[in-house]
Amino acid sequence: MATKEQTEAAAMAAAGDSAPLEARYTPAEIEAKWEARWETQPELYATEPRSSAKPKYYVLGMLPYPSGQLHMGHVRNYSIDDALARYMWMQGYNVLHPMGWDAFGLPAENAALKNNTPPRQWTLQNIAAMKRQMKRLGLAYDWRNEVTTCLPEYYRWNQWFFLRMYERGLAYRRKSKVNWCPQCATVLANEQVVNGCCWRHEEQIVGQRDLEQWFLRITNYAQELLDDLAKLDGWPEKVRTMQRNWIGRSEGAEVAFELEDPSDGSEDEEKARRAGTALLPAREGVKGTGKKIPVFTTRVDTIYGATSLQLAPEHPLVREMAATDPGLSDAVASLLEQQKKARDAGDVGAIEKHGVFTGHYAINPFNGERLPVWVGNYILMDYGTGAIMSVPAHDDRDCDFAKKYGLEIRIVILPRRTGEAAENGESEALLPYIAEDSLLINSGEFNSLGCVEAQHKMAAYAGEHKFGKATVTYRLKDWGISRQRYWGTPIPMLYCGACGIVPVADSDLPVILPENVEITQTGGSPLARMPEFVNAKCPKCGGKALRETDTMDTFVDSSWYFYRYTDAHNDKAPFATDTVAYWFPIDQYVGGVEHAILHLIYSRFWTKVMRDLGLVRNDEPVERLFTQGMVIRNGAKMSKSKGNVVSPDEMIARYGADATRMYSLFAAPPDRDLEWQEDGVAGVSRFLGRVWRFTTKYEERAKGEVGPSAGLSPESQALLRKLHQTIRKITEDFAGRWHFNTCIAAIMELVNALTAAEGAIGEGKVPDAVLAEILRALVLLLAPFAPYLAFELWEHLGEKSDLLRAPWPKFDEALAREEQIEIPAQINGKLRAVVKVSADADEDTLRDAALADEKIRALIAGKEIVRIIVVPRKLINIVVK
RNA sequence: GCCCGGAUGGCGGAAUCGGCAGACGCAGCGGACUUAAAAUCCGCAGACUCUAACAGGUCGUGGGGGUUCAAGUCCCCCUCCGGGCACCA
Repeated sequence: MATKEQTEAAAMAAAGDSAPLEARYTPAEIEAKWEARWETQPELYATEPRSSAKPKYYVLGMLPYPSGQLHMGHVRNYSIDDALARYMWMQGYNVLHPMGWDAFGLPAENAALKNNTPPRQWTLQNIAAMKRQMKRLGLAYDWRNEVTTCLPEYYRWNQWFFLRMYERGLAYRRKSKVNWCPQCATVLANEQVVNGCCWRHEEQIVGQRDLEQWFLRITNYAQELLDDLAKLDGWPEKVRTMQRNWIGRSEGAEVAFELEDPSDGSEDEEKARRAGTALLPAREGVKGTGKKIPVFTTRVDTIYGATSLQLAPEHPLVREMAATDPGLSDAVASLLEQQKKARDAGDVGAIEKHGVFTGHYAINPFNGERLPVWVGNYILMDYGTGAIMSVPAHDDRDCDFAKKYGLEIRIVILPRRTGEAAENGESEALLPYIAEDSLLINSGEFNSLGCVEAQHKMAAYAGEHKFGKATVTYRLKDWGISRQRYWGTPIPMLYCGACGIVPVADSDLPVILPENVEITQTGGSPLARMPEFVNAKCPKCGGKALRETDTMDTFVDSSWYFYRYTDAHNDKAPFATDTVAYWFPIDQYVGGVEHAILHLIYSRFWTKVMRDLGLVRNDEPVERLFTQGMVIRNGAKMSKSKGNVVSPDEMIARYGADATRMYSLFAAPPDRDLEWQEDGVAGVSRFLGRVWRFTTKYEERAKGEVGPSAGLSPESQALLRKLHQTIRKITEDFAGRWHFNTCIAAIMELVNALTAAEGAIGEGKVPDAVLAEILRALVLLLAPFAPYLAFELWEHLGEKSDLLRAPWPKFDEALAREEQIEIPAQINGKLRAVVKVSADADEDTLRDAALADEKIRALIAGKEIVRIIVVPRKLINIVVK
């Protein structure tokens, strides 16, 4: 059965027999010709040395994972940065526009299982296939500085960086509870857990495991990563906000509550003591056990309203208490069980609050009251100290919990305005009351202070009395990079029986990832099953040592790859500092918003570490960031499961690379989602055909000199005006707005004007010199968007120069200016007439022109003119009664 | 729940600073060319209404209110769609 493409190809071939060759636009032929030519000129897209007089420009699209097939998202992404790169070349910049492969990662192992192909082979095949597709698209990359992260020449520097970080205490190992995806059979970073599920397996609930893990101390840079967001004014505000939230700085205080020694509790207290729902009042003779429970709070001002402490179920003190209390132990176990069940049910956002009283009390250091200590399932062990003071009157979550378990609720802040106090503060129905614009009550010596002032004074008080201090807590956690997988960078560490943990010596790098590996479904790292990999010699004592078998998170690879492009073949260092200093920061980075947090925050961290190592001089890697929208079809993101995927190969085969690329820029502004409509691609292809036919039809006349623009016919003047308006529009858009959809629309308008003027052109009213100017400029304007056609037509116009470095056309304001313009004339804001005036007509002229208009005169006859608003070049509005 | 986007003809979108809403393209309709079709070219095209026709009129940018001579654009309230975060103390 013939496919649709075959049928269409046959139809095209049949048409080719009859139609005159010169009249037909044949993208397949043109593109094959230029692709072959460019292939023989690898230096075409080369950068110039640092000594170049040209200003540098580093434009970069995010490197793809080599899945084997480009998808439309890639086509869109790379059409944007390619257009910009080409434009900057034509503007005379020394352009770096590289490409590479994020080549480590799980799919290669999955593919190995499925097809019995080794990960390396599978990956390199995919890279070859995708590189072919990129070349077919005509993307302007200098492949000589290609970076492939799974090759030892690259990943040895991951290892080298890891050792440098280890030396500085930035890489460390600790046992930690980790997110575990059973399908990946590996650890996931917090960032890779989406709604409690694996980011790769959206249906897979992530579990927890305790493992020894390697971490990078990104939290050392939390404050700088936050502060420097302010410098990134070339980034979308949305991305900066997401990173700000991710870092999650919050200011507050840490206060230590001492566990009470209940041994001499009074008789009267015994009943209350057992329930654990009420405070025990301060009294003489209360003793502490010496065990401190630090809590973190942003609202230390409400501490007199604290009526219980809540500990995370995993809190070490809870474990300790449970050890001697089987009842508590069971209760906590069931809390954790419930939590797990809720999570398994996919109910992650709002797990119902549960808790259990531990039987212990802790002393509020501010007032000596004893608070019942509870275990609450809503307390997170890995944020703050894993323990909180619960203030039900002034916190949503504590309020829920207290109501459920009948804990005391005590109001300690009231609105400043007493009227509101009656309405809000004193009515329990309206609790919790949270506003910080409030005054303290029931708070001892701090009464009647404002909340914010009280926060400072109380933190200082805690400091003076040595039971607390003002602190800052971040949501950002250290970056766990250990993965129990094969296809990644081996972590260059050894475990020696005698010396303990020992780093691999620099001279022994790279630790090569073995290739003859057997991948099985059993999980755990396959490397651990390879004695020839695991058994090593300790560089310290020469004794037997075991190699670390975990590999690095692939986000390590992409955290610094763009530095390597500047010096891709350096085998002495990751790159030369001077070369990086010339090219960095990246002037423009283009990619999907899905990398707003992970990749972009790790990259920023890596840059700061490299700066502190003296390797780079920039604080930030990326000056300007552009996040393009998704490609969707039938309203949904393209995905295999939805069956709405459009293959770039198919589009290119049917309409050509130029049309495919240009459509992806034309159908929507680049920052918005793009609805893929194949008819639209056909439309762009038709347009390119019109350009082709028009230009080739007049190419002989256009081959001569570009002439003077004085003394021309009105037709010529009109065409030149349109041309210079178009150049102006596109030039301005490239400077920042990037609405390439309207740029392409403007080129279409120009071509429409040209074909509409064919009569005049044929009658000789448009001299050859004018045609020469217009057609050359048209081809130059098209070059960033449809490079194949542009190169072909450039040659047709007799140009020998390389179009990529031909100077971008300059617009002439004088030629772009309209002489006569049409101004709307309104009466009471409603359009009634259009008057034609000279473009520089002043207010009086405009008013007179409008009042002289026959239609206007008729409509205002007999009415009183209240006011006339005249905006030169815009409109006239006559207000009448 | 909180924080960002967004909503404009049959469709994708345009209107950059408050000044002719619907550029450009798709789909559609009519015509030219053709034996015919494809390709190509020319023209029409927001809705409603009036008219034999020409010409006109009214409404119209998710909904409601407001500011203004003038609002897709600014302000307030609401609805829906998309994205991010989500017990972060």
